[in-house]
Amino acid sequence: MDWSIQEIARLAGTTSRTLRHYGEVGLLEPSRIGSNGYRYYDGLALARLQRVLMLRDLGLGIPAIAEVLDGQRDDAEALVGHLRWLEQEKERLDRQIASVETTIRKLKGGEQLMAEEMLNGFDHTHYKEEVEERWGEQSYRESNRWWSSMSKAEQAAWMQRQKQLAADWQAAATAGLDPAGDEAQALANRHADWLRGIRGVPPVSRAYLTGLGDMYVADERFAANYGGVEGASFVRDALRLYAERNL
Amino acid sequence: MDWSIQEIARLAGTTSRTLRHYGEVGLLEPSRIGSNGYRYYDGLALARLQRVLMLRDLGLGIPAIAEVLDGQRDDAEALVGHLRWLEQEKERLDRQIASVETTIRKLKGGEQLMAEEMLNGFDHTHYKEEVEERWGEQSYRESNRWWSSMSKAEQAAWMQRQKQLAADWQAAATAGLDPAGDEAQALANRHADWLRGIRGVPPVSRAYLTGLGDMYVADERFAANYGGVEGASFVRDALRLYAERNL
DNA sequence: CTAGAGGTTGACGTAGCGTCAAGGTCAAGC
DNA sequence: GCTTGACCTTGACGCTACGTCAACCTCTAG
Repeated sequence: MDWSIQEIARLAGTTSRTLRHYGEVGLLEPSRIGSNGYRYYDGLALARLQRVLMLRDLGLGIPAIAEVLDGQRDDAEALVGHLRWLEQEKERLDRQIASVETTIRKLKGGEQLMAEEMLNGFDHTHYKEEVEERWGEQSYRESNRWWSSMSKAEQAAWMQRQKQLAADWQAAATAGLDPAGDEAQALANRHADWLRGIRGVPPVSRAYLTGLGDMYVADERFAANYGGVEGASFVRDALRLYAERNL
Repeated sequence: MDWSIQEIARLAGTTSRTLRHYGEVGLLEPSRIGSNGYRYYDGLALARLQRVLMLRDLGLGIPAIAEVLDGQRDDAEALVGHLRWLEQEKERLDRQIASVETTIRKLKGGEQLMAEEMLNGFDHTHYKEEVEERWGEQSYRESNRWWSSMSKAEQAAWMQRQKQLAADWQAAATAGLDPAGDEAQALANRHADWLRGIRGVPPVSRAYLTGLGDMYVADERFAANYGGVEGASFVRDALRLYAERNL
């Protein structure tokens, strides 16, 4: 009492190719092989096949399934291990979704520039040389990870500081303050502190701060944050002075 | 002003093998190839590489990345499409996690038997023949899908009906009612209705219901739901009579 | 006897590189 | 000038779980 490969495939809801594959990898051998080479499967094979397909539907890999079916591993135990893997995958997906959403907002809005873009823009596009000699290895991806690793709340807080800073800079520029004056220098100090919060290691050096100021002026996307080229020029001047005096 | 393959790999935080691969698939060619065959990359290549790695970190595939970088597709557009894919994947994972959890509870608890097991147990383990001739194709996997496709709430509701039904059967059996009586037959009617809710197509036939009743008695795991063999026997008798009279 | 359905093995394709393997090239030290 | 070690090249297999031809037998019904 047995079935051909097509028959058992239909019974179990899979394909003959899959059955041949299982035969190849030793997961499920035919119960009998005819003199003509045809594979035949009996009731035991069907039962085993059904367990295989069930575990497969739960997402287990072939080696894991084999372990369970050959009694080397407890069903529940294997599934619990598998569950942990699934949950990790889900977390990874969640993080990736968050990253993609952030990036989309950034691209679509053309709005407020965000941390990533600031860093990337500075790090690579504009100051490759300096980045190379200062952080050499992989600053871009590190900064990316830095941002991704923050919680939503932390990201929001960081953005908040950036907004406040930009607003204060704009106000100071509009008020016609002296870039070398105490108020502007205090702002520069806050700016440096804010930058230091970005990652642990890379230092806010004189060259870094000066280069950053130049970029704020040169790149209109950054300039927009400080009220255009005029405001950005004010920021640049104040930062340069601050850097020369303090770094 | 260019870098060797190792140098640029370190700069961007990837490996030389990856760069060769990108060269092979045409995603990123070296800016220059020395007479010795060495690959050299310049600033433009570095910039492109960084965009590649960023998109890769967001989970895009190489063809998608190529489209974006070659300007055939808008960044944001591509990412939105990708986002939908990610969300689908997440849903799939969620469903799988739920399935695995259910299965684990089932295995560990040895507790209340659940729908899946009822169906699987009936469909394949005990009544292969009948399943084969009645639904032939792939009833197991369909029933599995049926269950998985229900929301948590729906599953809970279905379970609730099952529990209520089991309790009523037990009460009737304990009360010493007549399996052929109106009360027992009404219960049998409810039981049939409940079964019909399981999937759309397969009909609750006379043979099916009779076979099911037999299994309730024969399989202690099912019998336990109806107060042991005695209770299950009562259910079986009532179902058989109901089936003969109405199906 | 013949057509058509079904069976067999063999081998390539998939995504994105990791990982040898075998063999040139380059810069530095003796 | 030679050796050594670091770095470069191309070529090819490996990984997951089969899908999909291709070329070629076998069985069954008319």
